[in-house]
Amino acid sequence: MGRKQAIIQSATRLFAQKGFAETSTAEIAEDAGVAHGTLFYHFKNKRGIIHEIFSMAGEAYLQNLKNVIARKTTGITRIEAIIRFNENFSRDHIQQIRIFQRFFPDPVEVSDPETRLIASLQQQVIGLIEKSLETGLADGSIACKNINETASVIHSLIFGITHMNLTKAINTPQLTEGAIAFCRRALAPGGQDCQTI
Amino acid sequence: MGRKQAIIQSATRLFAQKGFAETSTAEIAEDAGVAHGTLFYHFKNKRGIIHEIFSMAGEAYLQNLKNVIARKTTGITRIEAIIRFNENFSRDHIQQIRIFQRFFPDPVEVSDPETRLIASLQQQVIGLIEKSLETGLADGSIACKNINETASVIHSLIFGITHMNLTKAINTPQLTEGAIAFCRRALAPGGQDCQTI
DNA sequence: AAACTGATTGACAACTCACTCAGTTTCTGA
DNA sequence: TCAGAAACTGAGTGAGTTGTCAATCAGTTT
Repeated sequence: MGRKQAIIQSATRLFAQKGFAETSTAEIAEDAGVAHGTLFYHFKNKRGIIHEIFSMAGEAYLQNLKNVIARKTTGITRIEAIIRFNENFSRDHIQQIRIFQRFFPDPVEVSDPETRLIASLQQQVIGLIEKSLETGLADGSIACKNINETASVIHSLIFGITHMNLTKAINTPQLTEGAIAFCRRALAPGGQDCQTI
Repeated sequence: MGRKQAIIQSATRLFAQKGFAETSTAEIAEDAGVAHGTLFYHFKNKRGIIHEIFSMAGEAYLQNLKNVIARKTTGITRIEAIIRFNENFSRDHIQQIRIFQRFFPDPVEVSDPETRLIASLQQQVIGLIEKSLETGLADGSIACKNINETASVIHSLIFGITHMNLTKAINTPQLTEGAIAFCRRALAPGGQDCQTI
């Protein structure tokens, strides 16, 4: 493994565990077994390191998600696959997902590149959920009135589930399965409409 | 307003906007219009400031949530009230909620007081959701198999919705209403069971 | 008036941080 | 074999960090 890869690996581990600001470049260098200066030969600055981690992980996430969706045919099974994929990806790339979830955009610095990257990623995921919902409407496996709204709700649910799984604040092992069952009921065709008791 | 309150107010604003580590004590002092040393007269250290913000906000959240629930009678309207309360509270205490959402526990430092506080808070919220689900089962407004699991799912959904509203990553104004409709369908009694297409 | 109180100040110590750079080692291909 | 390029080193720099502390000050009590 090259030095650059070693640096990325160490940075990923440390950023995931302690956070970006709480991790020093000296710490990364020591963990990677390289001199401090080597970091700045391979990366413009500290932000450059996390930028590379972000874009690599984001690309991998989207690519794998698309593959998983393509393997399913009906709308409801695609939604199920999307939710289940999230848990699998979070397990296999726990550090990257932790870094993503740690990131919280500064509401005034909206032009920050990482903020834009995450926003774009989320928009694309929502787009994929929407397409799956449309598929479900067409094949009759899903009933849904407002596609964009429902997709955003499902995306929020996925985000929340991932957060709870990562922080282990909730002691619910089958959270993902519960979410799938929840979505299946909410999207089931033939179900009665919203009652207003 | 006393100096201590001014410090808390400034710290709340800055922590919400930039994050804890990215905000210096000098910055807080300047914003609050007090000398740097005054911070450490009123608080043991920098963490002491955020600790006070955390516990005050957490207490206010729980207290208000309980009041809101108590005002509703049926199970499903209580669930609806819980979801809607979250949006109202987030709007009225946007900075505090932002600080909460920014916080991400270090997976190795599990005994961190803030980590414990958040975990306890979440456990209590889930407990309130569970009780509302039970009420719904009893009065027939809700159908639900696994109460704890469903409560955790709803809690995750609320967390995700709050996050999306705060980061405005999703451009869906009616996210909360969408979530309520989604939950109403998922919890509706008489709906058919999960299909396995 | 003298003594005491808690609040406030700002200079300061001790330290950490990201980043630089002059110099060294390693690689590469002709 | 060797010159030039690329990779690497680690001491050094200056800015910034949290937290300390002796001194001051406005009130209040004795």
